[in-house]
Amino acid sequence: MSTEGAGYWYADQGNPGGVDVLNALRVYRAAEAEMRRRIRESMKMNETDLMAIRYAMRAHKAGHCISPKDLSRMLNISTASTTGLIDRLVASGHLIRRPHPTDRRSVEIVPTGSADIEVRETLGEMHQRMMEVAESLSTEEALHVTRFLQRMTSAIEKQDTHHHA
Amino acid sequence: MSTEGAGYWYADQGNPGGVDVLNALRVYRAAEAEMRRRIRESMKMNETDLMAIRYAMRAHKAGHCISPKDLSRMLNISTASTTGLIDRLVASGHLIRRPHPTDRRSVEIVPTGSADIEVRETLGEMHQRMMEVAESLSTEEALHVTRFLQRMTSAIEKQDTHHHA
DNA sequence: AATAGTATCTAGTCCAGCTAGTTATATACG
DNA sequence: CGTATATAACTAGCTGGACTAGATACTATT
Repeated sequence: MSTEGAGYWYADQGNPGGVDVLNALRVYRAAEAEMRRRIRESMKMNETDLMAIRYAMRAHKAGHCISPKDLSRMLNISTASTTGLIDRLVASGHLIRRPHPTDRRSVEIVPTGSADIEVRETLGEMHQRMMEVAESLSTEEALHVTRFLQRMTSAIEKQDTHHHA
Repeated sequence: MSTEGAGYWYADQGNPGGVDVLNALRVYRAAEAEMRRRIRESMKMNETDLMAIRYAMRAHKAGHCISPKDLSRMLNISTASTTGLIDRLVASGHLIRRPHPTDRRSVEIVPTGSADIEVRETLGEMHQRMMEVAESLSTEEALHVTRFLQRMTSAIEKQDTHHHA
């Protein structure tokens, strides 16, 4: 309660409690959802397509070869839907298909240069800003935040499969 | 770096930096998305329907009267889609329609008791666990976490409308 | 060589969004 | 008052992106 430590702007009217923390988390979540909506709109594609491109780009940058099956697994959609998804992204010039280097049944999915540019332009500055915020934390703050997020993750992951009905 | 303060389990192999914080956030986000997928599956409804029910329940509990138009605004979908959504939720027994108390063009949307029970059963324990985590934070930790989330929210909300092409 | 397994694709269905247009009611104004 | 305009909900019909089932091509096993 007291102003010991530093003159935090919360101190005068009470410090944040559990409810405030959860509210901050809720507000953040809403902002993120809205941001994704904007991105989808500006790139004229849906959430799944966007995730697929980003996955493909990450894999490509890491030197991994990915196939439709990988996308399907990653996105939790059927292989049939994945075929459609890849069709769309090939048509829009974000991905290309080419023969898989080792398995002749399969196909390699590669992001095009324009996909890279587009994603970088759209997300780059925001990522930069987020990184700046993260980097600006003191060691102690970073510790508190990561611990909190990890514990929240566990709280969410624990599923209550009791079904008392 | 040193172990001054308390024997944090990070101390030996370095404290978390910006990247670790963002990673923790990413992991949390993934866990949350997965949780929502589970909920949708167990309640056999989509994201929008779930948001609609929760909004209706919150409004009802607060003693507010909501109409399809309110849902439409809140969910960012057309009034036509909202009609369909309410049809579904009325059919599944989660909502009822009744005449709006003041505007005879309109309709009041009220959550049923079973909706309340179902949501409470599905989300209650998880919310409980999340609240416990939030409540367990020290004043200082809560402050660090909320400040971080607020700053991340700003980082996300600032949209770069430059379009340098 | 035969059989089973795996990867992708095609065909056709479904669901939940959309737009456009209707009807009923409310509100503003000459 | 009565007429024009606005608003709320709904209907009809369309579309995109998911699904299942099944075809085809190849790989792996025995």
